[in-house]
Amino acid sequence: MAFQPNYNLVEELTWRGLFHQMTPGTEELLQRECVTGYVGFDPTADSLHIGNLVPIMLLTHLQRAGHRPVVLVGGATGMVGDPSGKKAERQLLDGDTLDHNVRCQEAQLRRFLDFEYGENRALLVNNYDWFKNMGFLEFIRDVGKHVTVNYMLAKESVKNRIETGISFTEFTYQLVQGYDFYHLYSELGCKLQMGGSDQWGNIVTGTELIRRKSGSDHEAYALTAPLITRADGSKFGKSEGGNVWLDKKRTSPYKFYQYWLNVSDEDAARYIRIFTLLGRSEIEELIRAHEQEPHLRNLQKKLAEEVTRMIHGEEDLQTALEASSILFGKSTSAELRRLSEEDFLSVFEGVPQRETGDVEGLSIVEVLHEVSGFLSSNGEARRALKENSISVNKDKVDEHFIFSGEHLLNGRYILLQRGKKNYFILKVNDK
RNA sequence: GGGGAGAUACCGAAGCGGUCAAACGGGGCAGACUGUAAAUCUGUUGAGCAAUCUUCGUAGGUUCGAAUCCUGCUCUCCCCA
Repeated sequence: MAFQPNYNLVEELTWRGLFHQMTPGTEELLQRECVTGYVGFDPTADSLHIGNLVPIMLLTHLQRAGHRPVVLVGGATGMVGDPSGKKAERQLLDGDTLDHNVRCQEAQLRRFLDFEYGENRALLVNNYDWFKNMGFLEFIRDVGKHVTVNYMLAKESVKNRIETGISFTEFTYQLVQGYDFYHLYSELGCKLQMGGSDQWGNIVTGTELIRRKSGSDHEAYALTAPLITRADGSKFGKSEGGNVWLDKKRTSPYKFYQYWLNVSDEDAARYIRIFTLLGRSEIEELIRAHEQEPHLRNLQKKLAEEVTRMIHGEEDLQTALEASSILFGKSTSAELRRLSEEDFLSVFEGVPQRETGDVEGLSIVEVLHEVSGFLSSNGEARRALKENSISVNKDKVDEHFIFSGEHLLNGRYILLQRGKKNYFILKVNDK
């Protein structure tokens, strides 16, 4: 029985804004047979961040279309360092860190695809497994011989570094990644590698290597997604606090939700196609509704909701929603006081906290700086008070405010706030 | 090797013996407006309640007094060879 994809992957990726370029024949291949395709992840940190969501979505769509996704974690490539997009040589990570990062990323990646059922269930591999026993001589004979230095030098990632310098290690990177593709091609029949557009050069080295090592009737394909941008030109995936991570220990579900909720109208319309699996007509309807009533920000809400649910699950989403409504709704001191200790803590999870002794009789200035460390000097505390930007338990306060027992929530917490978005919790211990 | 210019707060950039905690712009933070947006407007942006203290590459010196003058050192840039 002939293979029939569930849908045309290239068309799907194109309308979603996930398609940048591909090698000739890729679309035909995907329409013709069940294709095994892979994406590699670099273990530079012990958590993925939302920038990695793009290649993850590529794999998700690949699987949904009926093809077989392979997730590759770069235990070996991580030891080398990809020069793509880097202005300078990278710091090598030590083995233990790398190992830890690989494990953590594996756990995260396993959640996005179906590894259990069906002909096209996903597979997770680590390139360290096939590189750990390969010797240097073997590598330069079996791999290096097939690629000319001239070819390697022509890559953007290398060219950009010729002036400033590039180590032999990073120069070799493309061969290591290229060999991955060859290995997966021979072992698993993997014919497609996908990735961000910055990976094009590395991927094509792989397709070349396959052609040269296996013969011209052996074809391998490449498909890349565009670089995700933000309408205002700043870098996607960064917030004030740095990267937006998938690990909730690094970026709380609340902050994660907030990141998406705060994207601009223009970005929301693009991101909802890229980062959610909502259907085309539903998305078009949402965008149309949003254009009618942009102030409701239903597009951002839907986007934030969908992505947060996908990454953190329903329960954490609900907490994030609740936290958002308390923090940004017209909530008052009275409402705060109605929260149980448990709810209070979950709403404010991720908000900086400090424990302290009794605060009875202390002035607001002392508490803002010396006691809590929330603001960096007494002068700054006074200034903020003068700006009318400080609230205690959601009530604006002035410079003469003095704490007493009645300001404790649940008998032990004080919620400090500067402006709209900066919170701090003081946990008062019994004396 | 020769000649010149420079190093100022988060960044850029004025200041060139006292009135300089240091103009101005950007950025940050806050307030108003708003859609937890953008744009705009306003305030603020070393510490201290204050007296005052610490800050202008670095180490010394001159002076009643230095970011401002002198000397050594470090670094950066430009021109000539």
